[in-house]
Order: sequence, then structure tokens, then C-alpha cells
Amino acid sequence: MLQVNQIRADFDQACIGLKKRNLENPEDLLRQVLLLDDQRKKIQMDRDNFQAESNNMAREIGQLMRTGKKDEAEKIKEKTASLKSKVKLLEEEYNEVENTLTQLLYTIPNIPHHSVKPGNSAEDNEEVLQHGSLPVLDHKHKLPHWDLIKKYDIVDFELGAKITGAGFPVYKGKGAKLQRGLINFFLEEAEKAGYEEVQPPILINEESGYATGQLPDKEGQMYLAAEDGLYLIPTAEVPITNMYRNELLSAAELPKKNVGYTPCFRREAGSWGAHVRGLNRLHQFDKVEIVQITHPEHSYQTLDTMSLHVQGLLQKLGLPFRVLRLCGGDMGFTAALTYDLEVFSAAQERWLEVSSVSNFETYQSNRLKLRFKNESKKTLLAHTLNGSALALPRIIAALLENNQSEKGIRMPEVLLPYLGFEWIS
RNA sequence: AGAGGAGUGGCAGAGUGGUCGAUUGCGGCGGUCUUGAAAACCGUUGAACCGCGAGGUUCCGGGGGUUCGAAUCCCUCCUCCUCUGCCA
Repeated sequence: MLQVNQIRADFDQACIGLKKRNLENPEDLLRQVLLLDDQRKKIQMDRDNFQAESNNMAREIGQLMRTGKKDEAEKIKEKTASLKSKVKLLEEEYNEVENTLTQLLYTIPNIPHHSVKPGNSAEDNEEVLQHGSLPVLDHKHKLPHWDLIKKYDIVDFELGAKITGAGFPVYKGKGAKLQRGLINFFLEEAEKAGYEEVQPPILINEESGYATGQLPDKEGQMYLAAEDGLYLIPTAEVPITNMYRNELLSAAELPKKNVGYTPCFRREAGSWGAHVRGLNRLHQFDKVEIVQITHPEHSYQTLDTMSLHVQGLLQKLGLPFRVLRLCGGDMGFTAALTYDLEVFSAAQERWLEVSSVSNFETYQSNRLKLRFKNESKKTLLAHTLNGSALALPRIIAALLENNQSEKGIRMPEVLLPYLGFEWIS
């Protein structure tokens, strides 16, 4: 969530930023935040004063008891009663105001970076670069991937539906091997780039969900193991970033770089439509995620580095891609700046999002209480960033479609050591 | 899952109702000495919030309670260790 101090320091900028997200009247919202914060401070001051008085009396009583002056001690004891009830009352008031303030802050999204343009939807996203020429398939070999996977029997949706339901495919034979190969390829590329591999839990508790911003607004998007109050992760971002919850790091430890492979689970409630056939959208899918915790001064440079890392993967796989800078209306709630990377899927003749790389600045770290001590020993919130590197199903879709020919589907050169086969045929 | 034990500052580890935010050691930082370094010695060293400041409040796993006063007593939850059981 936003820091109150940040809002106070630059009220106008905050409003301008939030307007890019099409917030109706950020001025009123933010003014209310400041008002509640003022109230909070005032109550705290009163409470602290009464508490200090009460503490002094307790100390006095201690002195008197030790010197055996019980009568005097008793007299003072009587006086503490009214103080105590005042403190208690103010305590309750404080909690109430603070709670209201927190709830309000939960409803306010992150302030977009100054480079983010206003906009309403994906239509308004800005293409920052495009790489590779779009493959043109001849008519005979222009099957969409959902036909190809049937033809070569490498992904089975009906089987998955039998076991679980729609959107939970079974990968078979070379399909399964392709998944495993891609995961290893992605993990090793990340390792070469200095990321430490982790295998986090794929169920998370409520606290973790709040810290990275999936809760309270996106619980409908996650599967819940109700018996234990645990959610299945929608992305490895949640467990990996939460490794650093309540941590106070030294500047020398930054940046923290982690990569992790996990399955991801999304209910995708209400988002099924014409464009979600085959591997385009699933309830369970595999993803390799990169996460960095950085010094605030370096986070945007890091964002570029992460974007370049993902671009490198796509180049090595020989997939044409483009990079979009998301507009205010399309960007996630918690992000300050997001680049989406999309590959071109030659049979569908569509761009498919395969990665989303974001800088959250202090929006997550504020909830995480993820801080570091800077060069002058001051405690500051760190910046958090993450990106998919990469999400598998759409990569597979594009690889299958773009590389089809009469001989079958040819696997990219870089994957051969990971696969042990060159053709799916 | 059952029985027992334990959770204290970056780490180790004292403290069982009254100046305890906490003895001490290690580590860190600063200094003395040294050509430099090590050793030795001296000093310093937790966090959050409020306040212009002086200063104040809170925090000894989390939450709640008893008391004028809680790291210390009570309740509850969590985590870890040991033993027993079960199991991939």
C-alpha cells in the first residue's frame, strides 16, 4: 500500500498519477487519508501523555513500596484508575482510526511511474519495441496449436478434465518433456544471470497474500484450501517476495535476486471467452519467475535489466516478440510500471502475453515491512520487482505453431540439450 | 497425532513482578597503537511511532488477560527441538 508520508510529501503528483488509472476523484480520497492520519497522530499524542503519567505513578509506587511507605503508595494507586480508563479508551479509538486508515489505503492502487500514459484498456498500451519478423505459414501447415497437440498427442485436455476439470491439461510424452526442458532452460539462464534458485511452497497463508497485494481485492482469483485457510499461489511472486517479509537488510546485501519454478493456479473467474482455446488460458500452468529486491535508486535500471533478460530468452527460442509499456488503465493494482512481453503466434495470428515485468517500488515492501539500512544508516523501504521468465503454455503454443512444417515441429536449437529430441512428429 | 522442552537485540546467551530496552560475549562501526595489517586496548552499536526540539510511547514468538507496575504470572495460538506413533 501507499505510504502516507509519500502522499503528504507530494499530494499533487499522487493525484496526477492516480488519475492515469482513471480514478474519479483521487483528491478526496487522499485528503481523507491525510485527515485520518492526522487524527491518528493526535490520539497517539494524547494516549502517550496519559500513559507517561501512569508510568510515572507506577514508578513512584515502586519507590514507596521499597521504602515501606505503603499508605502513600495506596493513595497514588487510587489516582491511577482514571488514567488507566482514559488510556484504554484512547487505545480503542486509536485502533479504530488506524484500522479505517489501513482499509482505505488497501483500496488505493500504486501511483504509476511518470512514464506511464493514461489509458482505458490494453488498446492504449504503448509498444516500445518489436523484435523478429513475423513468420508467414503456408496454407497447408497453419494449424493452431490446439490442433497440433491433438495431431501429435502431446497435450490432452479431455484427460485433464476427467481428472480435475477444464483448464487442467495433461502433458504427455514429448509434450511433458518439452515442459521439463523449458523449465530447466529458463532456470539455468536465470542462474547464469545471477539469480539464486529457490523452491518455495505453493500454498500461502493469508498474511502473505496481503503483503504482496493479492488480498484483499483478488481472493476470487485464487483457489482456497478452506480447511487450513491457505491459498494456492497464482504466481511464485507471492511466496518468493514473502521470503523477505519483516526483514531488515543491509545495503550491501542488495540486490537480492531469486528465481523459482512453480506451478501457478488461477480460477480465472469470468474471463473465459473466444480467445482462450487450447493453451491460451489455463487454471493450472507452469512458470519460472524472477524476483529482485533492490535499492530504490536502482530499481528502474533493474527493471530494464529484467526486461532484457526475458527478451534474451525469447530471442534464443527464436520467437518474434514485442514489448509493451502498459497504460494506467491496464496496469495491475500494485505496480508502478509494467512491461508486457508478447510473442507472435503464427497460426492464431495473435500476440500472446508470455511475461509481465513490473516494478512495485515501495507498494509491496510497505506491507511486507521489507526494509534496508542505507549508506548513512537510515532505514528505508526497499523496492520489489518481479517478472515471468517465462510462463510456459503460451511459449509452447507459439513454438508449436511457428515451427510447424510437413516434417513435424522443429525444436529450437537451444533446447536440444534439454530435450533429447529435435522433432515432434 | 501424543508426551516433554524451548522461543530474548545481527548471532550466542543471562535475566522469574518495580529505573530492564534489557548483564555479558561474538560480530559490526569509530578510534589509539602500527610503514600497513593482525593482535591488544578504548569507545560505540536494535526497531517502530509521535514531537521543531527537549523528550515521550510501544516492542523480549503472535494475540488476549491479571497488576499501580510484566521479558518475568495466567489463557490462547504459532514455530522449533527431543522422544513415541504414522507416512511420501
